[in-house]
Amino acid sequence: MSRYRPKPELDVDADASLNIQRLMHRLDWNLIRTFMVIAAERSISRAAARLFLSQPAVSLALKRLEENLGHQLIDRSGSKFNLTTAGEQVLEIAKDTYSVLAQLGGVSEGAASDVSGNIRLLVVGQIVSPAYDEFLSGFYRQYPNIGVQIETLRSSDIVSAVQQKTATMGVCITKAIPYRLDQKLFMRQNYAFYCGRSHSLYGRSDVTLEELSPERYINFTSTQVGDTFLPLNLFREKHGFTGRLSASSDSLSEILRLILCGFGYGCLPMQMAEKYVESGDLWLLSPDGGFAEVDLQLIWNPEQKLNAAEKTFMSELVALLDRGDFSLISQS
DNA sequence: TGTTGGACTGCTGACTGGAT
DNA sequence: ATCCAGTCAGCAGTCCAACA
Repeated sequence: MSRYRPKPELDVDADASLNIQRLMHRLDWNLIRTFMVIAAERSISRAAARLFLSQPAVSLALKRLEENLGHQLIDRSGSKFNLTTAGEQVLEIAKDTYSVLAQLGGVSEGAASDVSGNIRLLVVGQIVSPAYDEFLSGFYRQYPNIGVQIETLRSSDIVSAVQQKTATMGVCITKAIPYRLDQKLFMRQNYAFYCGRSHSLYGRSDVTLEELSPERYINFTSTQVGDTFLPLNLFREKHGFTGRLSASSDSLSEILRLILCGFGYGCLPMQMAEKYVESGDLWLLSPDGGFAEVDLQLIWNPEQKLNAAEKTFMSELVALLDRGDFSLISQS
């Protein structure tokens, strides 16, 4: 005899409100999150990889959600992978729900008259800018009750998170405006090639492309979005470089470390490398055309419901960018 | 009140089948 | 041949009524 409390039998004659109550009671919110990732990735396998789960686990989660809701959410017959009408509706509701739930983090006690709450800002790589630091510093002095959570992610993941309304704003590398998002030029970073003290080209001011071509290099791995690559990759492809990859990282700090440790040459924002060049730890390699500009875009979702903290942060940052007196732009 | 053990849930790896 | 989604068996963790 089972000791487990039996589930109430389904009552096919129950009224709608009872069904809704039952659904709310049983619904696992993790299934909603899984569905949002599946919809964003348009693939169960890719969603599984992103959620660090196996493909069957995600497939079964989707199946459970569809059974709970009583509707097929994704038409996955054959090679097709399209949201059904019910799937589109559930996705919209899920996005709005997550947007509201994200504001729970902004609940705080006291100081009702002050703006308070939390901001979740996603950035690609490392933003090196005294002006940006100055803005954050001033913002904190003015709004000490606002908490700022900054996470480093790949550009593609930043776009996805902002589309799903799970982050306030993002700073990423993207040329085309992502679907349903607004964007504004946040910062133009100038990149150049550098090597460390132990590198054979250290101290050489007349390095040619032919000399640089066979050298081992360090690659930045996290900024791929569609056809957008960091300048090192573009430059290497353009000039047919032959050197082997010696190391890679998705962190600019680690790229810097690898260059300093002599793993090869690599591409860094000039602002970031400046003090290391002055101290003699880095050497600027400047073959013809060995410089590139990368635009960092500020993106946000205009359909997202923001808390007071998020509204304040966004309006102040966008206003600064609009006025054009924000020296985040075109620094070198 | 703490422990036990059956039922349940959700995961994984292995495998299968369809589409390209 | 390869990719992707679904199915299945087995496993581990959790829940909770029953019991000492």
